[in-house]
Amino acid sequence: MGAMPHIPAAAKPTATRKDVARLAGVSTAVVSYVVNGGPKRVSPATEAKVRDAIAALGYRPNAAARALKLGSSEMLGMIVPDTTNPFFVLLAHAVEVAAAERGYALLIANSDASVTAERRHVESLASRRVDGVFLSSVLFEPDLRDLEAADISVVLLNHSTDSPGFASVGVDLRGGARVAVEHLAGHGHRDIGLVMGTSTGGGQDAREVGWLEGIRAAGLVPGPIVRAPFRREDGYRVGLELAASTDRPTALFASSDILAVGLLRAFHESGVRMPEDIAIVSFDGSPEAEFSWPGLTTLAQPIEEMARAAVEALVGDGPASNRIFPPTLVRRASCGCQASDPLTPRTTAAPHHLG
Amino acid sequence: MGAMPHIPAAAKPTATRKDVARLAGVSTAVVSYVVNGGPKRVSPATEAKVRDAIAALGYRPNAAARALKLGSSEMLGMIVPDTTNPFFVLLAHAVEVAAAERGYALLIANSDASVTAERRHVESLASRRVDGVFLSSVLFEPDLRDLEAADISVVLLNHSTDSPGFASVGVDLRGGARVAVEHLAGHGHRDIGLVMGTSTGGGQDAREVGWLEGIRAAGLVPGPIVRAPFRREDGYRVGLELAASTDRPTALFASSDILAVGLLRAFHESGVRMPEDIAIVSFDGSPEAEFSWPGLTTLAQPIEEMARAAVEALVGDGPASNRIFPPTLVRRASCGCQASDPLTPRTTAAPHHLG
DNA sequence: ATGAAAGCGCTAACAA
DNA sequence: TTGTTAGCGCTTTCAT
Repeated sequence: MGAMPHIPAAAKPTATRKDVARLAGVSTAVVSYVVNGGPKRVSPATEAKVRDAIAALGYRPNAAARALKLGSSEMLGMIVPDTTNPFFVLLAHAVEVAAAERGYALLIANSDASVTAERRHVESLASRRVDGVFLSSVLFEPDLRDLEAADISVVLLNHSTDSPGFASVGVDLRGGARVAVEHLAGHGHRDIGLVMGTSTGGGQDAREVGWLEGIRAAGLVPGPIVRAPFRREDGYRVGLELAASTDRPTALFASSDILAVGLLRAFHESGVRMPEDIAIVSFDGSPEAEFSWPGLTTLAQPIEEMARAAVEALVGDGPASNRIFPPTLVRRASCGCQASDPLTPRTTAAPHHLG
Repeated sequence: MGAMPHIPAAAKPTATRKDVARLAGVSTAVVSYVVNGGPKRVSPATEAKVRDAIAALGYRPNAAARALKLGSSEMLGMIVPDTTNPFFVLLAHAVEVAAAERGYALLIANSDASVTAERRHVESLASRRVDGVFLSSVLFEPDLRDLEAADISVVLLNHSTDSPGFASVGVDLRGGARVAVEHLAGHGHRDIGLVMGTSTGGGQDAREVGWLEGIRAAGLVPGPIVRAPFRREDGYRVGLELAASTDRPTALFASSDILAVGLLRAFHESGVRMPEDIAIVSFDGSPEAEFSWPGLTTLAQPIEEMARAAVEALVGDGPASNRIFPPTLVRRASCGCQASDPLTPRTTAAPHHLG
C-alpha cells in the first residue's frame, strides 16, 4: 500500500448502498432506483434525501457487485497488435472515446504481434467478463475459438475482407492502393514498386492486389516488390537496399506510413532525392506522415468513423456486418504534388474520396 | 448482440464453479483451492479430477464475483494526458506490460489534457474499484482529492518534483536539460535557445531550470525562450517564427521530441540547415527522434524501468517514494555529432549516463 | 411509492 | 483432505 497519499487514520471504510439507505431512512431498493433512474419511480422528496445521503457519504456504486448481478461488466476489451505503430494507437484511442460515449470502459491489451500473447489476453478478457472485444489481430485469419467458447462478441477491427458470420470494420485496402498507384501514374511514373508489410498469418494483403490492379489499369508493367515487417527499421533496411540497387523504380507505394518513414530516412542517407529521384505514396495517414520530410502523400484511414462503427457493431443492436471504409488521398510532397511542401492544414480541404 | 460469430444454438450458459464441483464430484471449496492454488492443499487425485472438469466445461472464473468477494479487482488504472505524444503511449504500454507481469490488467483512460476528463476518469476508475491508479496528470499539482476520498492509491507517473506523502516516478528533467545544454556548448555554441512546452497547470518546468543552469555553467548568456503547447504543430509554428527571426540562436534545446519534430519540419521548409545553421537537442527518446531527418539527439527516458518502478510503487509493499530516473543522452546528427548520420543501432552502445 | 429478500459466483473461516 | 456456509454489494421481483 505504500502509495496512500493521505493520513491512514482518516480512512473510512467505503460506504455501501446499505449505509446510504440507513442515512436516508429508506430501503436499499430505493437507493438503487435513484442511482439507476429506475426501474421504479421515486418521489422527488425521497430522491432528494437519497442524493443528500450519497453526497454526504461520498458513496460510489461498486462496479464489481453490479457486474456480478447483471452479468455485464460494462467494459469492452481491445487487443492491439503493435503499439509501435501510431495507426493502432490512434485507433485504440478513438475506440476508447467512442466506447466511453456509450458508458463502456476499455481494457486495452497489447499482443505485440504474438499469437500466444493474443490468446492469453483473450483468456484474461473473457475471465473479466468484458461485454465484447475488438480484435485487431496479428493473424490474417484470427482464431476466434476462445472467444466463441467464452460466448463473447467480437468485432474484427482493421480487417478488410468480408467474412460472413463475423462483424468487422476495416478500410478499403485494395481501393486505396489502387488510388495510390494511379496517382503515381498520373505523375508520369511508369515503374512503380511496392514495399509491402508482412504480417504473421498467411493470406494475401489486399494492398498488394490493389497495387497490381492500379498498375494494370494504367497499362504498366509491375515494378519490384519488396517485403518487410511493419516497422520503421525494416522500412529503413529495405530502403537502403533499394537506394543501392541499379534498377530502382521511380516510384513506390508503401503499405504503411511507418514503413515509409524508414524509407525516407534511408533515402536521405543515400542521397536519393524525393520526389525527384523517387516518389512515394503510403498508407494510413498518421501524424508522422504529416511531419516527415518531405511530407508523405498517404491514404488516410477514417479512424474516428471506424472506431464509432466498431463500437456500434459490438454493443449496438444491428446485425453483424462487414463495414469497409474508404481511405482518403492526402496529397503532400513525397509524390511530387507540392513543390514548396507547406504543412498540410489540419482541416484537410476537399480531399479526394474513394468509392 | 448482432456480433456473435457463432451459431446461437450452441450457446451454453457459462459454467460456474458449482458446475465444476458437481462434475468433479467435489465441493466448490475444493475447486477454489485448485483454481487459486490455496489456501488449502488438495490431493493430486482430486486436483486432476477438478482440472479435467474445468477443461471439459471450459470453465473460467468470474472476475466480478472474485472482485466482489476479495474487494480487489486486480485491475490498475492509468490516466494518460495525451495520446498524440508517443512518449505517453510508450509509457502506457510499458506500464501495461509491467502490470501484467504481476497479474494486473490495465484500464487506460485518456484525459486529452482536460481537467474535466481527468476527474471523470478518476471517478470511473474509483467506481470500478481499481487497486490503484497511475496518474500522468495534465496538472503541475494534480488534484488528488477524489482519489483520496475513494481511498485509492496513486502514483504520479511522469512527475519530477519531490512530493513528500505521494508516490511518484519521473525523470530528472533538470539534469537532462543541463546535459543537453552542456552538450551543445561543447559543440561550440554560445547562443542556445529554449523551446519550452507549456502545460495546463502553472509551476515552472524543471527543464527550464536545467537549461538555465547549463547556460550558466558554461558561462554563457541565456538565448531566447519560446513557448508552445506540447504538439508537433506548435513546434512547427514556432519553428517558422524562429527561422524568420533575425537574431536566431545557433542552437536549441527542445523540451520534447514532438516539439522538435515540428521544428525540424519548419526549418526544412525554411531552408535552415541542421545542424549547420541550427543545432538541436531534444527530450524523450521516442522513435520519431530516431527516424527524423536529421536524427535527433535526445535525452532518452528509461521508460521500461520507470514503468516497472511505478508498478512496484503502486502494488509493491515498499514505502511511498519519489523515484527520479536519469535520462540518457543519445547522440545523433541534429546536434552536430554525426556527419554521416547513420541510423542509431537499437542497442545503444555506451551512452552517456547522467549522475 | 416503498420495502423485503433472493441470489449473481466466489472465497475462506470453520467444521468434520 | 474435504465439505458447509456466510457473506461481498447490488438489482429486481413480488409484496405491501
